[in-house]
Amino acid sequence: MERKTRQYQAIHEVIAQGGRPLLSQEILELASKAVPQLSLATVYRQIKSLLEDGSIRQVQLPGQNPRYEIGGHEHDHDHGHHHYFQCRHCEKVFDVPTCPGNLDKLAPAGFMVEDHEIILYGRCGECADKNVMRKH
Amino acid sequence: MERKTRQYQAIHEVIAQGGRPLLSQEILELASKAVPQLSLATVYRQIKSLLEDGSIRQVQLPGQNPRYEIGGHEHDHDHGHHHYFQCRHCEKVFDVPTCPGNLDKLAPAGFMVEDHEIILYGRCGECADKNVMRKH
DNA sequence: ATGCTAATGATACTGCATTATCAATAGCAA
DNA sequence: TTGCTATTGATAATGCAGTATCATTAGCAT
Repeated sequence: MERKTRQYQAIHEVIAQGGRPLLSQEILELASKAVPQLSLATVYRQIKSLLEDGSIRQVQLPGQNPRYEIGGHEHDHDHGHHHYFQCRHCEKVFDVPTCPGNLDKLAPAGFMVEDHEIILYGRCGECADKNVMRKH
Repeated sequence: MERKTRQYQAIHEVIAQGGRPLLSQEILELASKAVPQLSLATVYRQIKSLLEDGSIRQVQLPGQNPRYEIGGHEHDHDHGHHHYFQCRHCEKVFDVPTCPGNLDKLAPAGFMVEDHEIILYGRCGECADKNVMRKH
């Protein structure tokens, strides 16, 4: 992929402006606004090459399809190290820029902790008020 | 599933004694020691019914097939709430009985945190010493 | 403006985990 | 021990995310 096609621009734009990790399906839907006839095959092709050149990174949540967000693997130290929050109502995933820090002590003795992943679940700002469970 | 077949016993035993979450493949391999001709289809069938009656629980790690360990969903409060450690060398997953506690403050303002999941990655006790990367 | 060829759209195909099918087997109640 | 039928083993089928195919389209260098 070296040509700046409308499809490439639309897909890159959607991921860059998304503000949160997106599923391939979401990328297709959002980018289709700019390129109506956009094919899912093209979305997968662009995701692949964007991953390869480090423009985007893959975000995996347990039991779910991969999502993609802007920013490479951040090889350099902890720069870019962050976590995720998933809303149980709208299912969207958000970045959590903070990190509680070292969790080495959680592991059993003799275990060597090299990295960790934290996923928060709950209600996002938009979904926090609506559809609140009735007291009865 | 109501009959105590040799297959049921072998599969339940393997999960109960495993001490860590096991993949369906691992369950097949381990239970095959007791029931050599054991079929993967039977493993899946037993997993399904053990999940339904709450004897075992499913453990999902990002981008990996589900694992299973003894113990139900632990509906009652935090009883049973714990996390996981995966060894990057032998790929095994271990339970981490401890929990750093409340992580609500990590989420953006307005977000309602209901639960969290922590996964540690590194070297387990057995793999900590062997195959150590040379300094040069 | 033209031509080369990368990229696309539509769709067929692959890989793989899990499920369904069905004849044969084996718990278990009587 | 017998008989009923749940369970099993072997394997075909399914579901689905992602990839390959290929004729057509459209960047972009000239």
